[in-house]
Amino acid sequence: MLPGAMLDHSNEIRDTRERILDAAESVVVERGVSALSLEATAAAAGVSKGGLLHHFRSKEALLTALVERMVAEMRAGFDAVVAAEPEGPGRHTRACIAWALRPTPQQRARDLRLAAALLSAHAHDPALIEPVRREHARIRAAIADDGLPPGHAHAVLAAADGIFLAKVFGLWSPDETLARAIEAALGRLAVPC
Amino acid sequence: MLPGAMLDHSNEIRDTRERILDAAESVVVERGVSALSLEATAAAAGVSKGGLLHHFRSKEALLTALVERMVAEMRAGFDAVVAAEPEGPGRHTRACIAWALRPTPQQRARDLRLAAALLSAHAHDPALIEPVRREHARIRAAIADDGLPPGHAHAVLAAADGIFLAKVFGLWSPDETLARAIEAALGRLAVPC
DNA sequence: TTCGGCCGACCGTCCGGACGGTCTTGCGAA
DNA sequence: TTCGCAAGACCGTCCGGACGGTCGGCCGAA
Repeated sequence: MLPGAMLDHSNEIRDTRERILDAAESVVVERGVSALSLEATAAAAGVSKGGLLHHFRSKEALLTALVERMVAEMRAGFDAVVAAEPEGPGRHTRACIAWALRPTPQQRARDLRLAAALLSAHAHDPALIEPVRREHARIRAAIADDGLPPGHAHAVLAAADGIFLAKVFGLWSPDETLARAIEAALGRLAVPC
Repeated sequence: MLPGAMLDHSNEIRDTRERILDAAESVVVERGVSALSLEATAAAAGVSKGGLLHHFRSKEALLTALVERMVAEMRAGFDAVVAAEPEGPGRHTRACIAWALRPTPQQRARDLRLAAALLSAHAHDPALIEPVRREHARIRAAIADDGLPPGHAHAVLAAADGIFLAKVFGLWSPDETLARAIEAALGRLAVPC
C-alpha cells in the first residue's frame, strides 16, 4: 500500500465526520432547527443512520462536535483579525469592529453555519453552548485589557455581538454603506482618549 | 347571577389563555426549548391537553400567540422608555441605551421570558418571529430619523441588541459598574456632534 | 482471516393532534 | 319564574408518525 493510500483512508474517515457536521449545518440552514434529526443529517451527508451513529454516538455528541468546530472557527477567525490589526491600545477592540463589519467572503458564508450550530445546540440543551460562553469570556478578557476605558471597549463588543446575533435570527443586517458608517462610529470609541 | 360573576367568567377565560402562555414560557425558562411540548405546557398551566388545544388550535398557534404577546410587551416597554426621554435629536437612540442598560426590575424579570418566546418560536419555525423582525424594523426607522448621523444611531442600536441577545443565550450580562460605563460610552454617540 | 467502517432493519418512546364526552352558563319560551 | 336547550370551556383517551438509539450483519482492505 502506498503511504498516500493510508493518508487517503485517514482523510476519508476525517472527511466523513466533517461531511456529517457540514450536513447537519446545511439541514438547519435550509430547513430550520426543528428539522435537524439524525435521519435527516445522515441523508444529507450521504451516510446511513447507523453510519452517522458510528461517528457520533448520540445526537448530543453530534451537537457537541458542532459547537466545538464552530468555536474553533470563530476563535481562528477572530485571532486572524486581531493579527491583522496594528499593535497598540484598542487592538482587540478594533478587531471586534472589523470582525463584525468587514467580514471576508468566507466569513460571510460561514456566519449562517455558525448560527445554525449555535441555535441547534442551544435548542437541544443550553448547556451545550458552554464552549461559546468560554470563548466570549476570553474575548471579554482581551477587550478589558486593551488599553481603553472598559466602557468603550465593551460597548464596541456589545455592538459586534448585536450585529452578529441579529443576523443569527435574521433580524437585520446593515448594507455596505451603513456598515461603513457604523464602523466609523464605533471607531471613535476604539481610540485612546 | 351577579354582573360581577359574568365579569369573572370573562376574566377567567382570558386568564386561562394568559396562564397557558405564561406556562409555556416557564417551561422553556426552566427546562429549555426542547422540553416545550403541548403536554408539558398544559400540565404547567393546570389544564388538560384537550383544554389547551381548545384555546390554541395547534402548537404553531400557541407559539404565534407567544410571539405576539412578546412583541406587544417589547413595543410597550420601548415606547415607555422613549416617552421618558426628553425630546430632541437622539431621543430614540438614547431610549435604546436606557432600555438595554437601565432595565426596570419588571423588565429584568421579563427578559428571560421574552427570550424564551423568541427562542422557542424560532426553533419551531423561523418564520414565526416575523413580528419581531417588523418591530425591529420599526425601531430602526425611528433610529434612522433621530437627528443623529445614521452610523452613530445604528451603532448604539447594535450595542443594545448585543446586550439583549447575549443575555438571551446566557452568554454574558454586564454588572452594574460596567453597565454604567457602557452607557456613558454609548452616550457619546447619542448626542449631536 | 480479521477488523473496522458502514449498513439498514428494528424497537420503545414521545409528541402533536383528533375526538367524543361532561359540565357549566346564558337565554328564550312557556 | 322556571324549564329546556344550545353553546362553549374543558377533560381524558386514542392514534399515527417521527425520532433517538440498538443490533446483527455486510464488505473491502490489510
